Amino acid sequence: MGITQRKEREKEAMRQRILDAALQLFRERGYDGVSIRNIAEAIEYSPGTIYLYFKDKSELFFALQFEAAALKRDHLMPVAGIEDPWERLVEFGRRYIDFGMKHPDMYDLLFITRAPMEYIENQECWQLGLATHSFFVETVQACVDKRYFRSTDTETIAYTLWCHAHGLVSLFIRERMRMYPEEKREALAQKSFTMIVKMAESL
Amino acid sequence: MGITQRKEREKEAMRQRILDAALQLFRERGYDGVSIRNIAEAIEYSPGTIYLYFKDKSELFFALQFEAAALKRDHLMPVAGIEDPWERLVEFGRRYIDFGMKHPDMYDLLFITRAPMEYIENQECWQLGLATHSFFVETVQACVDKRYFRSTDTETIAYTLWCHAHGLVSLFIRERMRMYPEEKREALAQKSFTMIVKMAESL
DNA sequence: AAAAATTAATGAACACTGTTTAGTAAAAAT
DNA sequence: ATTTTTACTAAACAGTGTTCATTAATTTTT
Repeated sequence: MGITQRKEREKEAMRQRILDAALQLFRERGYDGVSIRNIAEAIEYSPGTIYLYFKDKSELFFALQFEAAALKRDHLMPVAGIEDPWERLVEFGRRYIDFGMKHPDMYDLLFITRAPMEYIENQECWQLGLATHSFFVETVQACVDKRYFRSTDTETIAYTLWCHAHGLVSLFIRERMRMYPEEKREALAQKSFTMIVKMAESL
Repeated sequence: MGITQRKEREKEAMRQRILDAALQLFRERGYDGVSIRNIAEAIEYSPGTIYLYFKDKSELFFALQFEAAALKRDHLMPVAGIEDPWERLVEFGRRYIDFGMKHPDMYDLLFITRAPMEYIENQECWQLGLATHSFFVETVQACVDKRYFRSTDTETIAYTLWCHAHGLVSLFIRERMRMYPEEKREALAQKSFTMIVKMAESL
């Protein structure tokens, strides 16, 4: 009964074709700029076909979010090899910001875009994101354990650092830094990262 | 020739009626959840009428953003009365976050929502926001002048603090704190604010 | 191998969106 | 009283997400 297996493979392949097309279009024109019809056209199928593979646009969105989460993990997790927790933490932060700057659409998808979040929590992408977040918190915990900070409130430290990094990236990619000349923005972000690292050192 | 004046008054009144209806609907259902037809229905006019007062939906958006900017200014500017720059800065930060938490839609409109930002810069709302931002930077400068910080890089200090506050608010209102139980979120935000203040003290 | 059943894909339809425009009725100016 | 200006409307256009009856192809059963 190899037919059912082949069918399943084909179904999976189709799903992936839709996702690939959606992801590409999405990168080019942003999430709202892409319609189901656009995606259908890209893969040379009718709009209705999309709905045989995804319940609605938001499910397609979640699938894309999963891809984004995987991309982010691949961007961040190499730092797991860094022995010293403080160095690991700093490099994690640097890479987090770097990910946001290099893949603004992906970052947007993960951390800014409005989505029915109550539905997402038992979704693969959320699990993936949660794992990366846990790794971050554990790194902070390792720093606390090694007395890199005076404070021992791991949760608040982690959250505070995250707030800064997220604020930095999201102000940048949602164009709320227009009071600074364009060529200075990245440098300012860089300086701010250095500053928060210094601030954290004396925590 | 009192007629032209009356006409002008009426035109202004109509504009305001549209804005009021839009703002109310927007608060209830969010920006994307409100259509031009919805607004038209609310004021009992045809959709086309809206376009006699606003070039397009984005101009209506900018007008709303202006209202939001004014609300924010009213929420923040009372701190101008605080003599000591450090106390003023801390209170400014507290109120900034408080504004975001209390008026998430307004905050969203000002700092998160995607909009054609290149067009906005010579708009009233941008000027208003810029003024508030300048006040913030000046307060930081006053702190620098009075040697509240070791660092003298006013621009980076201000930007770093802004990043933290914006990150805090936007993670909250875009529901990216779901890894923390709901009843703990506000307390965590509170603790993080206290922490960044402590961190800033030793800058 | 032929007929029946299952599956995949379609394309038209529905109710919505932002926006434009020809036409109309009322008000103002002549 | 007639012309001009103004304010507004209704219909239309091209787009959106989504559903569904129908069709075409494939697989299963006879």
